[in-house]
Amino acid sequence: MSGARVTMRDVARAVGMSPMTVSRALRSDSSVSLETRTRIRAAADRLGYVYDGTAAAFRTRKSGFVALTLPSLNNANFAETYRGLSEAMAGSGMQLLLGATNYQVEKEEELVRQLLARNPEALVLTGGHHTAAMRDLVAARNLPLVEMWDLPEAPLGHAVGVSTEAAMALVVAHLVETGRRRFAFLGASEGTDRRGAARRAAVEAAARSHGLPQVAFIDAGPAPVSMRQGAARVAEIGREIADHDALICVSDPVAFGALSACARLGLDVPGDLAITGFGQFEVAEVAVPQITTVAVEAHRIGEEVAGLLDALLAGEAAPRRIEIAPRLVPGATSAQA
Amino acid sequence: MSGARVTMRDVARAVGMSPMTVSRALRSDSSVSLETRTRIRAAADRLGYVYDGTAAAFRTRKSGFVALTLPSLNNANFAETYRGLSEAMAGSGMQLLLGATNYQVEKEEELVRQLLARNPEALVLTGGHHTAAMRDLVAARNLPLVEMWDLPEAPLGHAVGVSTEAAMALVVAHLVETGRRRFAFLGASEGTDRRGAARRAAVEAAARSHGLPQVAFIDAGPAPVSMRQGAARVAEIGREIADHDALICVSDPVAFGALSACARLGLDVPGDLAITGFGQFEVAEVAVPQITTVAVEAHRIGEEVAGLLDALLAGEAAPRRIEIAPRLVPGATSAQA
DNA sequence: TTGAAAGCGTTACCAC
DNA sequence: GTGGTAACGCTTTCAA
Repeated sequence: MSGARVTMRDVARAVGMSPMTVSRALRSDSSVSLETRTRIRAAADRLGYVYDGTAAAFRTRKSGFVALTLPSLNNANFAETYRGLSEAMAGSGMQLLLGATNYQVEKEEELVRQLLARNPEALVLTGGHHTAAMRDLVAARNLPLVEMWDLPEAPLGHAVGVSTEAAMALVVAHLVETGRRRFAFLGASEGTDRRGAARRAAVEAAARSHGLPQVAFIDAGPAPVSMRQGAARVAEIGREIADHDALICVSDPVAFGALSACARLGLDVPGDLAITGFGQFEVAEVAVPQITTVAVEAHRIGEEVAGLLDALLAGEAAPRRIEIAPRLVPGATSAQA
Repeated sequence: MSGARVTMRDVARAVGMSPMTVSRALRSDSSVSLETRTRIRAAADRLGYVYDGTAAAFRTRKSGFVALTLPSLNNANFAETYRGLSEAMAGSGMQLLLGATNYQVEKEEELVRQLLARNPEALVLTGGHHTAAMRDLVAARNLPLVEMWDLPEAPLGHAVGVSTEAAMALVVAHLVETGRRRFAFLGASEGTDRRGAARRAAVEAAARSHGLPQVAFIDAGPAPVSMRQGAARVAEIGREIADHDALICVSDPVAFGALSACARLGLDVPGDLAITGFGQFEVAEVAVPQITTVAVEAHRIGEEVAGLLDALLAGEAAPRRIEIAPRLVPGATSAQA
């Protein structure tokens, strides 16, 4: 192996043509005669030429990257959205550049800065809440931008997501139909989880519209909250948790934690207390009793984002807002009281 | 906002210095006076400057990428390893380029091909089983290579992982101590899950060494198998599942599925049947009864890989094999019979 | 401690 | 069909 790398210039010299023609030939540009193309190809192979994608990305300012931030990988829904997105983008020649924010907007800002350094051709963010600096950063780039999962009031660009109001209204209506009135919401501490706070606000609004009493808030600690926190908080409260007749949990894992704690307390679910979750995680279906939840087509969110990106990268610009309808999945944890 | 991007040249003009000094300042080169550095940093922020990694990669011929494959994102352990790795690499200036194989070696090969086009400076693979073409691919590149989670007999490069034999020996010994003898292993169909097959083989070997009868194999269907498959398979078998006295599951989610199915069948766990899982997933701790499992320090695997990469990128070459010790976490599903 | 010059390998844009 | 020229934004190198 000689040290110096083989470039288009070397191939050009070998065939007595210009680098420009080599560039065209290797990209199968039909304006180069077929004979020249085959000769160039042969020479390239003979010399062991390897195309330099970095140089091309530098020159064309097209990286072939789509940057993506997710709050966490360890979440069946986000993981499924990632899968949907990457599957749908497989044929496009684009690659996903992923970063995890750990549910922190400051971390998101830092991450976006790093991701932008790779010149992505589009940016996909989870959620609709960001730091001001991050908004400036992406505004300056004028990149195709998609926010997903949430449906922000004023999206930065395009949006694909679920209406939190619609989703929680389904839950509240269902609980009212099955005879509950005294609701509590179990979620992360105030100010640590925007998505959770939005769900809580939506529950409160729905409860008001049904003429129900004030919904109690049960603080499961700083986000992210999951099974462990849900279980611990309910265990701490003890049997008094059944002073409420419905416990609306911010997510299925939290609901499962609450359900387990109830089992340990000897409380009957749904007899003493109804429990609901959010997100149709596998644990909701497999738990005994099966947990009432709201299904969100996570995979489809990814697919829709991919379709949108396709259009955006092809030059389309009209802002779009794609709403994914949530669906109630009634389980045994909220069976008729 | 105008489309023209802000470069080091613009920052330099703003502070009345040369682009070269800006370059040095932004890399925290100590040869630039602290005062100049802070002034330059401030100007960069003010102008919304974003570093162009593509240009730097082009110039230095170093991509700043570490390529990484994971079987799936929707797995608490792999997600945690990713976190450990990315946190530990945060200061290094390297970026992770992630791909998911969906537990298929063919998909892994395709993915690695795509990842290599980005000229990563190192490659991290999950597992020790790969296609021949993939092995050739990486051998030709002569890249620093780390296989993690498994500890292959003949690693392609370096390895950081857990001894499956050691892990499953803990489980078997524990079940023997608590009085069980008639074991069954619940996992994915033959040939669809290497890691699972290795666990099963290790269970069989450990059982033999304890002089136990043959371990029955219960097929939960093609990989990946999780809660749903575990529950469905046990439900299908029905109360006869208790002809065994211990059900060793390939993972905690599968074990949780089995546990739920037992609850529905009216079987007492651990009275009629002991159940164990693998991986210390959150569900194992929160389930009622708590599921006996094996803890693997997933986060630490990521950290160790990061440390190894550091050394490798600094030029170290001696093949290394880092073994992470598994730990038994006894739960109520295998309490004394 | 700072700066000037020279490229890295490719492709856009014009010529011919 | 083909070629010449000029960048893209950064860092290496050498000089001050």
